[in-house]
Parts: sequence; C-alpha cells; structure tokens
Amino acid sequence: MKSDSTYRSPCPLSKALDLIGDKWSLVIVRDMCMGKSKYGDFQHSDEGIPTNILANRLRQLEEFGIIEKRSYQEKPTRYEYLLTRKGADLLPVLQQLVLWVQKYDNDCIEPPEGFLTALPEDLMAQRDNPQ
Amino acid sequence: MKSDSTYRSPCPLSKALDLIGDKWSLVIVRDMCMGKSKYGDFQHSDEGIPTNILANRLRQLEEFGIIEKRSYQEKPTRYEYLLTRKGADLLPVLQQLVLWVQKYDNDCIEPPEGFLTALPEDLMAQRDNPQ
DNA sequence: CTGGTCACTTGTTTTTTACAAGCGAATTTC
DNA sequence: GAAATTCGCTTGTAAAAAACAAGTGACCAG
Repeated sequence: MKSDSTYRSPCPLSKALDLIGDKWSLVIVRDMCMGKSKYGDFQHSDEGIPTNILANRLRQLEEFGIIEKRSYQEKPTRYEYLLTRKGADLLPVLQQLVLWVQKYDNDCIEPPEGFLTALPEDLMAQRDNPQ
Repeated sequence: MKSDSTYRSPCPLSKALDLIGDKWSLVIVRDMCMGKSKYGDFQHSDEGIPTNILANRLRQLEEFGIIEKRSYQEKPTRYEYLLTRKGADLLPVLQQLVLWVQKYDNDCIEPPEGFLTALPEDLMAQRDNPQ
C-alpha cells in the first residue's frame, strides 16, 4: 500500500492527502464513479490529463488498493480499471467536495442525476453488473 | 477568486481540486479547524511544511476566499489567519477524508475529541470567541 | 502491405516543490 | 545598550514532478 515512513505524519488527514492529495487522482476516481473503466475513457475526459500522468496515477491507485486492474480480453490483452470497495468509499468525499463547490460557485455544471445521493454500495453493484 | 479560464473544466469536482487539490492546503485548513491561527503555528505542525510553500498557500487560500488575514497587533504588525465561512464549510470534506482513512488504516492517530461531529458553525463561533 | 486504434512508454522542457539561508522589525537577555 | 533571539516572512537554488510531444508494439481492417 504505502509504507509508514513515507507518510508525512500519522495524522489521518495528511495520510489521506499523501494518497490522493493531487489534482488528478480524484478526477480518475470520479470518472470511475460515472462508469468509465478504460484507459481511453479517462484520457478523453474534459480535463485532458496527460497520458504519462494517467498511467502513473493508475499505477499508484492500484498500489494503494483504490482500484483494480484486470484484463477483459486477450489478443490483444486489454485492461479495465475498477474501483475496489476502498475506492468506492471515496464517494462521500467526492460528494462533499461537490457540495462545497456548488455552494460557492454558480458557474459549475450539475453532477449527473443521482450522484449526490448515491452510496458506495451502488458503485460496487454497478461494477459487478456492467451495463 | 479564480478566473473561469484557469479551471481545467466546469466540473465541480475538478474545480474543487483546482482550488485545494494539493498536499498542503487542507493540512493548513485542518490546523485552523483545530484553533491554530498564526504563521508559526502552521509552520510547526508535524508535517513540516516548507516556509515558502506555507506563505504561498496562505496567499492562495486568502485569494480563494477560504481564509482571511487580519492584523492582531501593531509594533510590529502581526497577522493571524482565520477561516471564512467558505473555509469552515470544508470541514465535512475533512471529516469524510478522515473517516475514509480510519476505515482502511489502523496505524493513524485519532483526531481530537469532537472533530468528527463538529459543524462548520462551531468553527465560526470559536473564531469570534477565541479562547 | 498501408493505415489506424489502443494502451501505453520514453524523451525533453517547464513548473512546482523542497531545502537552506537571509532579512527587517522588534523584543528579550545580559 | 550591545548582542542574541523571535517572528513572519522572502530569496536563491537544487531536486522532483508535471506537461508536452513523439514514438512503440500489438493487433485489426481494408
């Protein structure tokens, strides 16, 4: 996951930020909450994540146990990325961030229907029954 | 605050990360939630924020309307930094981050008594009646 | 066999961060 | 009253990370 000595302190908040405190990790998690799962899906999101950063973050998120990489076809082998339960449990964090921005910024777009009321369990169910 | 064109996209989540998506901003907000208000207080926190980064983040947080800088003495002029209502409203975000880490990491320390049940209003009250 | 897609990797430049030192105003120590 | 110390920063500079651009290998389609 991440060795103790690489955290800045044992404070849970700073530990959280050591894992996902950057501009891109939660954008990828957001995409996965919306049902995206392929490298190209993430790459084509509006924010325009650089491809090397995307590859790096997917590696890290997997290392941290937030996502799982699994192959969904052979010839050529292709992978998809799915939220683990730990990853799905970040949903309340995303929801609070969205609520915060919505309160103070009128120019942001609406999250998709149901996003603010969804539960981590819903993401796990969706994961096992991809549409 | 931050001009529209500097955001990566109009998505509320990515906007939130454009404002506070880094390793230090929320550590400073956390300190302020715990009643710290002076430059030196932040500087001496366990995580050991570099002083130039601290100065930079305080400037940014003020620019974003998350904190307020005000002088509390003359000769020499000294400043303290306080959460605005917008800043206090980040508390639920911090709380969710802490809950998330606590669920998956047994080695993190406990947040102070009452942290997880506090409300943004409590921080504002505390602000006007410093102990 | 030519071209295209997908999922990346590999340079290289630019930006950000980290670390160390310094500084001005004032206050404290001797 | 001179010297040292504190506070709240700023200014270099080196190291790390991010951004940008191009390339690669496996496959498929025509």
